[in-house]
Amino acid sequence: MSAQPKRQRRKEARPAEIMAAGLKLFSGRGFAATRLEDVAEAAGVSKATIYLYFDSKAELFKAIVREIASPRLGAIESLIDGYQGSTVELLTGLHRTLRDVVGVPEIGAIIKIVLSEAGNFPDIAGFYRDEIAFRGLRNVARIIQRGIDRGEFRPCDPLTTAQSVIFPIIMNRLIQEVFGPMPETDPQKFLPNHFEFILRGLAADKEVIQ
Amino acid sequence: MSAQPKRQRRKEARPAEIMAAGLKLFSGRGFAATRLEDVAEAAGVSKATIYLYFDSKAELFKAIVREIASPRLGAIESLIDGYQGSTVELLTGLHRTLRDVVGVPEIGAIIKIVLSEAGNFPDIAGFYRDEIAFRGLRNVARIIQRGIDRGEFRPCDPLTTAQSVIFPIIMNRLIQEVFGPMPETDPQKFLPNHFEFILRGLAADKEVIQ
DNA sequence: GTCTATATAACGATAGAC
DNA sequence: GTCTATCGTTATATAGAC
Repeated sequence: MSAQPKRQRRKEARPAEIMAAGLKLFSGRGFAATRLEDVAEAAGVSKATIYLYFDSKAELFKAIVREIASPRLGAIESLIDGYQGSTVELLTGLHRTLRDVVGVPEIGAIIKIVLSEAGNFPDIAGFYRDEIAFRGLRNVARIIQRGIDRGEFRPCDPLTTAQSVIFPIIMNRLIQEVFGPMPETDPQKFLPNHFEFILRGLAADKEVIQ
Repeated sequence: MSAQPKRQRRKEARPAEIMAAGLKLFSGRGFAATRLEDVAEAAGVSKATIYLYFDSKAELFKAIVREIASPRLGAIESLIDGYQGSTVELLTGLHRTLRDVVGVPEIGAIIKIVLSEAGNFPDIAGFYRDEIAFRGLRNVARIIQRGIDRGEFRPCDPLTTAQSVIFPIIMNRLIQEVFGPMPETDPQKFLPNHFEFILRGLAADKEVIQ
């Protein structure tokens, strides 16, 4: 075995390593059941080092979720902000992005953790609701609002309708996580079908020959 | 204190009382965290008595879920079987039924339990998937198929599209359970909006003035 | 007395403490 | 790493209905 010094100062690398170890363990065992000591061991640091970079176990978890979710939510927001084309195209872009995002295994695990353990950790529940879930829902609502404003979509309440758009995608992912892969819920089949469904659900009324 | 005999023979009443106690405790604490001894105490029996009527803790849970879900699923199936009117009306009936069903607090709790604990209890996961979740999904698919056959709905894969119809309703309920009631996800507002959304998502194409 | 629903008590695996 | 407590499960004794 190579002679590793007992201590190494690597201030820059530590947080990322701790978060990676935390994600792995949290995903496998859930939040409450994961001991910070195991995270420390997996990251090759001491418990005290974790507390140097994160105020608490909950803050570590939040940091991990933020690191995964924020860039993706931010990307979606940028996409919306700068978009010039039709809202159907914009929604297509969102659909493609979501297809990739939702494919990340850790995301399913995080959603499951929040659902299961939110009751025992109101702090985490509030964080996830406000910073992640509602932020995502508002993004979808903004796209819907844009479509309404441009006359592409029928008038409706954007934030309410956003739930009809996004919840099936989350739920489909969650079901894969819980029941395992099944042909009936295969995302490859479900997502395009759902996309067609929401385009029709949102479409503006056309003049009809009675 | 009243002189209660230590034993009472009430063969008919026991299972229902045990199930009622179980539902209450499982709903509050989840499956794994609920001790059979507490269920026994709440039901006023001994642990062994539970085993007279149920083969295991998991079987007790299944029996409780069956008792709650089966009559309701059966009612929906009867509704579909005997229906004479238009499929939009039928879907309205389903929507009304679901609004009531989903309002039952225990149902949200059960869904949460299954989603969060299925990983540790594959037996329960398989039961719920096959006997409850897929049975419900197939019911919705049958309605969609009926609409397609009658030319009311556009052609689509019924089982896949059923997920777009039903998942938001489940998810909306789950969110109430996890994050508590919020104006943005108020079912009173969400369900009618979602119903309008799915009718449009399913509607057959009409001839359009280009 | 006989039959059986029910309680008491013990077993064994497993998880958590130290 | 060992010890201990907990909890699902089961064997056995007993009370109550007929």
